[in-house]
Amino acid sequence: MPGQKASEAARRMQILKAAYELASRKGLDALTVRLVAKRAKLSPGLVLFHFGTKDQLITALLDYLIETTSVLHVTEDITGIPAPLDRLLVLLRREMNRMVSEPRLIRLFFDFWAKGFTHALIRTKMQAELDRYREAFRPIAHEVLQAEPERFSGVTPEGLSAVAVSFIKGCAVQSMIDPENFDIEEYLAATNGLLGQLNAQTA
Amino acid sequence: MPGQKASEAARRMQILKAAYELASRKGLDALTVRLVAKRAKLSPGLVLFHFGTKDQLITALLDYLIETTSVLHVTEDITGIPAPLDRLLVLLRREMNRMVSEPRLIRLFFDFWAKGFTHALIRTKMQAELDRYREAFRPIAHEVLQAEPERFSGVTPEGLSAVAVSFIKGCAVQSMIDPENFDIEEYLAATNGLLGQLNAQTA
DNA sequence: TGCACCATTGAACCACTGGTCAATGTGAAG
DNA sequence: CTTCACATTGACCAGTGGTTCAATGGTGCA
Repeated sequence: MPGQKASEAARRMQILKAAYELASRKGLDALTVRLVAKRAKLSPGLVLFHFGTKDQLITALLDYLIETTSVLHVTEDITGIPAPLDRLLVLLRREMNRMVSEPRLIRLFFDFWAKGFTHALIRTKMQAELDRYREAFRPIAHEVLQAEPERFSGVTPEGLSAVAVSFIKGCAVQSMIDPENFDIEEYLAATNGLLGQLNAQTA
Repeated sequence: MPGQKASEAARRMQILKAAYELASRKGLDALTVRLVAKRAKLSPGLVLFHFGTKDQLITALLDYLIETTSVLHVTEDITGIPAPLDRLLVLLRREMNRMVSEPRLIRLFFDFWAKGFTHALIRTKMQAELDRYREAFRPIAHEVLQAEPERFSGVTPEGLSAVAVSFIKGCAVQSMIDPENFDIEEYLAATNGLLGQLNAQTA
């Protein structure tokens, strides 16, 4: 029975949510127009009516993910920490916790990365997202370098933030592949060692 | 014209190579029995005759990748380096170079990781591979900890090697997504800073 | 109230995929 | 040379997925 009209935006969101549920659980490959429609309790035709094509649906899903996911939140409790190196470490810890606490989200990003290899538009969007993420680290990296210039001679803020991002992405990979053996505390202990002795920090 | 017989092993290898060519370029999703057959200049039926099912072909491809790819080669020129921390850094550099020089291979591993999320057997194999890789780092990590016990207090060899692996995987992600902006030298400079001042090393 | 627009439906279309299998020719053994 | 096991072929089948579209009936406006 055709009916049950809804606003454009609401319908799109309803479909996107269904797509997210599916993709984050079963992977991007398992995403079919029919399954999305079923999950959203709509007809398959309607999904394409609103998104045009499956490919555009996937692109829209990525956009949705990127805006939804708070990219990197540097809150006051972090900016309040006196020592720059401490700040960086606390931030690292928080981001690692986020990775582990939202495995499905990370998993989906993973799929998008892989798809980006062959899909130009997705690749562009992922690169932009990565740039933003790295950029968010730069101020803190800059402060770290200023605090200990002799230690990090020749290191640029860009380089240091890139390494931080790299480390976090690596943790994401590790935690996804081997969740049981992934121990954040051990990671942070080792990181502490790498970054030098620091005061004990909580949360 | 049915003919052109070949030995079991040779045929399997011929098919696997074709599968690798395809998968590493176009992704695992793009791998179809027909395409593999076409690339290997064989009939589709023969592919399944030798591998039973597409899934087994993919599994065999992963096995092939894992044995082929020299997991982690700690050569003499590395064991000859006196300072343990230097050794670790040189090893990191080599592995990062490997990541960047074989993007297609890394890309394929990436696909397998993603697939492992839903495919139990693949996940198991990937975990085992990851364990081996991490294990290869452990001796050096152990030496590093022995050399500077006070600096890495509370850090286990397992933890340190896990972090090293994590870092490399992170670099792999970064280099895959954004190859142009990926600068190994800058990375290593920052890593140097993180690990403390070290003598300049080459290669 | 009636009308016209359009969101909505679901069946149908078509391309393609994994898998099966009877037919076929090749190479080696006797 | 004959024979026979079997690697090899390609047509075929059933299933699936993206996409199209004629039909339908709410919904808001006149």
